[in-house]
Amino acid sequence: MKKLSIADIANQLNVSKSTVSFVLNGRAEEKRISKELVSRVEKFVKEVGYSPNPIARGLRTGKSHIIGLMVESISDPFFAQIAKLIEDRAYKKGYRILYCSTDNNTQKTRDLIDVFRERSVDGYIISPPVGVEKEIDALIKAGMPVVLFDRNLKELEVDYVEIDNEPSAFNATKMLVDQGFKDIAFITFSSSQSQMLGRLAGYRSAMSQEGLTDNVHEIDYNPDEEVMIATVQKYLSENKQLDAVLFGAIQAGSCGLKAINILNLKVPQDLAVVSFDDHDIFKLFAPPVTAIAQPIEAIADRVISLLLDRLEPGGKDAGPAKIILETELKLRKSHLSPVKKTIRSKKSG
Amino acid sequence: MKKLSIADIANQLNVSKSTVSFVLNGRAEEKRISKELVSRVEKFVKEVGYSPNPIARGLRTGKSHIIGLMVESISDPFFAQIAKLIEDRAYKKGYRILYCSTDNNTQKTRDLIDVFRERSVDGYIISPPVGVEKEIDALIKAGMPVVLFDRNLKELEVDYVEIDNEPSAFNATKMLVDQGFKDIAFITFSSSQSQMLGRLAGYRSAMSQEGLTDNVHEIDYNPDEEVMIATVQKYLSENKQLDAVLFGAIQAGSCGLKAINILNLKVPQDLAVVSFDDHDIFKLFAPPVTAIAQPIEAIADRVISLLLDRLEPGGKDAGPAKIILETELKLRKSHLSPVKKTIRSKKSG
DNA sequence: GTGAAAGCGCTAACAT
DNA sequence: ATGTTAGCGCTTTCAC
Repeated sequence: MKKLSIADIANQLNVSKSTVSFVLNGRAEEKRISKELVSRVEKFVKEVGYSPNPIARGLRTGKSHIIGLMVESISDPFFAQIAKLIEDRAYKKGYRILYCSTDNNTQKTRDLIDVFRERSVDGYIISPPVGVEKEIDALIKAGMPVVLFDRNLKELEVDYVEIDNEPSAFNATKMLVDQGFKDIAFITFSSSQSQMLGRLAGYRSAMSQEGLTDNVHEIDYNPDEEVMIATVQKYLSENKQLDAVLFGAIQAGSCGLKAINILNLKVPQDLAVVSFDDHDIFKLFAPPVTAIAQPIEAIADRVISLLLDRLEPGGKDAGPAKIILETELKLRKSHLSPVKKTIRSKKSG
Repeated sequence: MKKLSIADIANQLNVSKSTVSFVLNGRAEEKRISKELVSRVEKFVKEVGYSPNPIARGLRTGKSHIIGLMVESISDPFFAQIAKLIEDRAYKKGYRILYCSTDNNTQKTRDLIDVFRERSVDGYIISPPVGVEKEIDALIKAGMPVVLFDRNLKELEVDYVEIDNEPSAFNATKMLVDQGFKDIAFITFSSSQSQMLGRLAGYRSAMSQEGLTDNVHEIDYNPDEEVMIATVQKYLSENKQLDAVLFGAIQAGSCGLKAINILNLKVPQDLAVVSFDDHDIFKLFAPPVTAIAQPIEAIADRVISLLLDRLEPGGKDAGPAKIILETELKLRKSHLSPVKKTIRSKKSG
């Protein structure tokens, strides 16, 4: 059973291909095709279950109805969740998702952009590594809809949605200070991405404003988690004066908690903990870890809305939307001052 | 700057399109095109950065160099990790991934298969919901490479890779019995998928073999996690005789641990715990949770290898590969008999 | 050894 | 109002 083509439909209906095409593309009215013919075509098409070949259509129109999604790694729970939410919305609008992980590799990302362009994806959703400014700029200049998220590329006139990294880190640090902690470390993955720079800046400005000296420990990414845990462990044992730590992202938090367990440190008595991102590991840790939660649904929602807007024929052509969403500090127990805790009832938190 | 076509290349080189095409497709030798011409073409193509339009190529050849990946939900960490590993291998071979989440919805999955077929993906990787046997069979009959994983569809002659669910559940249950537990519950999401049926069967047969009565609690999926946690909580409080529980999957385990925390149950003193799947939440829980770990890398590796094999021109045409991988029981502390624990030193586990 | 030309399935400009 | 036809960019048969 060979797949039907538009020619088959036209033949069997004794009309021309263009007539069928117009009907199928909702241009019947515009082309003043009789109601009667329209419904005859529609009925037949439905009957035989014909649907146009998207590849042929794509070749002709240059449109693919595919959205290219590029994230650091699809295995990262944050990106995986975003991907699912984006997929759901896109699917309902008839768009499919082609995804690729950048692994934060600039060259790979450049190649990926090429791949996507060759396949003429209709729009791009990207959490970019640094260094692809030129390529993304070219995309935008060429009129392609592009939405960046999680981090942005400064000086690029492009839609993006991110969170208020600096104030979030600032407030969390400040909160730790208010709890009475003084030797607060910031442990994070080394990165020059905008979101990480923002978090670091927020931490630093809170510390300096309080007249405290900062302690930053950067973890180099290593495929073997054990070695990353070991470096945190080493840092923690060599800096026993530390009474609190802010983790810059979930991966850092995850390594950190494992190191803390290995060192048998009591949280928050020996070391108070707050981490960026929220996740089950923080909810289930004992004690539950106070976390700076990103509004995942809102991020995904804004990203896909922005893209869909630009994709629509009458799409808005306004200047780039720069959306900054707020995080929520989920107060649990890992940030509580041991002193205050004693004063308060045991039910506190 | 318009994109170059093969015609442009041919014109500028003063040769015909077919010559260029042959060179590009490695058929120069076969067509006895002079070495000299070949290198002239190759050099020029590289110089101007030309690469063939995959859409046009796809229209002509029916091949897309795209693999369709359908999982229950890309946001599920298990599937997200598999997706990443599959992507890496596929990417190196020049294949891209189009993904879609089935949400375990049979009708959606049927539609998805149609979508993928229309886009002429070259191969399918599917963790199928029940009820799509017919569609998948049609795919195979049509000669499409298909690999199923995580669950299989009985009576289908298709490649699949799964784990030894029944023995895994059997052994874990048995181990709990050996630790001295008698009232062991099996808490899982209600499902008629093969992997879940296998786990249930393994648990049941271990219990009956020991002359113990089984206690199965099925959680109905609900988008609001709170309500799922509440049902587990209710079940646990209404069955205080329970001294151990085996969770059928990570989602069940995650809900379960939260319920356990709310009820303030001590693990394993009040309730011993073992869960299918392994994850950071189990490593970081206090005490660390004994888990039945799936060999994620091996699963992804076998899946993509199987597909790539069938995709290769001289690909093997053997009968369906039915691959069953072993799980690893990660012994931590949540399964330990409180009695034995007292006898042993505190360092046990 | 190389080139001309057909055709994959579709859309859309142009006729009528 | 509807039909004819020229491509979109590529592969591949067939002729030279």
